Amino acid sequence: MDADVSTEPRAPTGTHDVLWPESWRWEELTASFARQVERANYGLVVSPMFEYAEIFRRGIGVDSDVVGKEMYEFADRDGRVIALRPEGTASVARAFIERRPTIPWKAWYVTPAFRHERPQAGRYRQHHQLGVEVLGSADPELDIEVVTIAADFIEGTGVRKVELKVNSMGDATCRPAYVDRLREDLEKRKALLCDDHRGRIGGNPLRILDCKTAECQAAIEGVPKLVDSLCDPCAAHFRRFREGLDELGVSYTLDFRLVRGFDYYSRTTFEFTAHSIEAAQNAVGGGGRYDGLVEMMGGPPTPGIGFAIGIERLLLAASAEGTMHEHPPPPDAFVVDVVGGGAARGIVTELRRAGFRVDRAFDGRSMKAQMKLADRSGADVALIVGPEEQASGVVTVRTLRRHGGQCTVPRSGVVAEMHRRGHDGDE
RNA sequence: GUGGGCGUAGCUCAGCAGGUUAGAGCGCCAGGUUGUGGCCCUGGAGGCCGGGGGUUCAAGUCCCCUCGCUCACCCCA
Repeated sequence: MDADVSTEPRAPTGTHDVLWPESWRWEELTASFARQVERANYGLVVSPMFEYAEIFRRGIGVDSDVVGKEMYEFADRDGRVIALRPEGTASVARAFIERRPTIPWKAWYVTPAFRHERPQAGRYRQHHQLGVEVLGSADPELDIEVVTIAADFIEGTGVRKVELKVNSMGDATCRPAYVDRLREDLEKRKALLCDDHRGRIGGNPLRILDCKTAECQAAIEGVPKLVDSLCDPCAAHFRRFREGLDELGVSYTLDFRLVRGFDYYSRTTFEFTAHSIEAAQNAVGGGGRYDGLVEMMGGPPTPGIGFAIGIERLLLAASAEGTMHEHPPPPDAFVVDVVGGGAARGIVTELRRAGFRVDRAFDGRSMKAQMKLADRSGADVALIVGPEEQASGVVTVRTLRRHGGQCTVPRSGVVAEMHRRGHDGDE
């Protein structure tokens, strides 16, 4: 299974290098997310990308596909079983249990997530998530806050064809009873289910609700809904949640089939589906409440709620809708040095120290070649130093945008000239 | 884990029913313009035709295997 060493090196299956200019959109997205959540007083949490595998087994659940068959697990040199984080919530919960920050603890993160799956459009073995978690409060106001932040962030990227689906999964008092009733009901419709699910009613029948096959979709017509079977506290929580979204103008659809795959979810669940993504994997974000998670992991009873947004998928939607195509700012100046490169060295350093964005050529290229590079860099001006300029202590300043005019300024006045041209030079 | 499609220059792809030194566009480099970018012209570099085996006088082209990419199922961001 080792890679063929006779061929060129490759990134591991399902991983990708993100290069400029694509990487610029990543920077923008992350910066925009940070602005969004920090306005709501969420603080960045940086936690390890790997944990003792046990953390994820207890947090996410051994029955989930993610833990059961997709985790990157290995023994480290001390023999401890380590797993690369397949998602962010369990790690954050572990950090909470260990550090006990004051509640409600409002945290945000940006992290890679690793799952050994077969890659396809919008699904990778290493993908990246932006997310928030709030621990220590069961207040439905937080469900509203968290969903609204996610919705506003997505809208801020310019992506419009997104549907917010919401559902409630109930809690330990009402869900088990519902699951029993659902199992009973599905048992009667067993013959109608698709091949994959016909024999799996005994397992988690909730999964069948989410099945995409025409057979299952037809079969579950008229099946009892969890939202209609919620206990009073769960029903009240869900009602308050929806009223809050209504009041804030956050539009959503109720989707009783929305059942999230991790064991820790309770009550509110939600998902953002991008209809502009042609591929099958069109969920750009999702999350929900997980009131039992912290306790299940060995911490004090602590409710929580959060969401994660997939960077790759959100960018997929942005591409499909033609948004987020801003370019990084081009250099303010490009230094063309035809006297050996030493003059450029001084000029670029002086300008950079003054806060300007400046690039130059290397390798002793011809003047023509350097001008070409200057042009393609998108710089406003070329600062040219040839033998004549060097002899008289000046620099030629040539405008590159449109038909460039040019003038000469004293070498000592280059920074002042750049300021005069309207670049403030202070980032 | 299962199935479909595809692997030819840095990129996007031609390569007709197997037949001479494997092509184009874009990009890159150089020159035309011995101190000036964009447009144009000329030239150049760059290909284990994914890898291995087989059929054949002859394989980029046909067959088998393998690796990889891709799309989909399952599930998820």
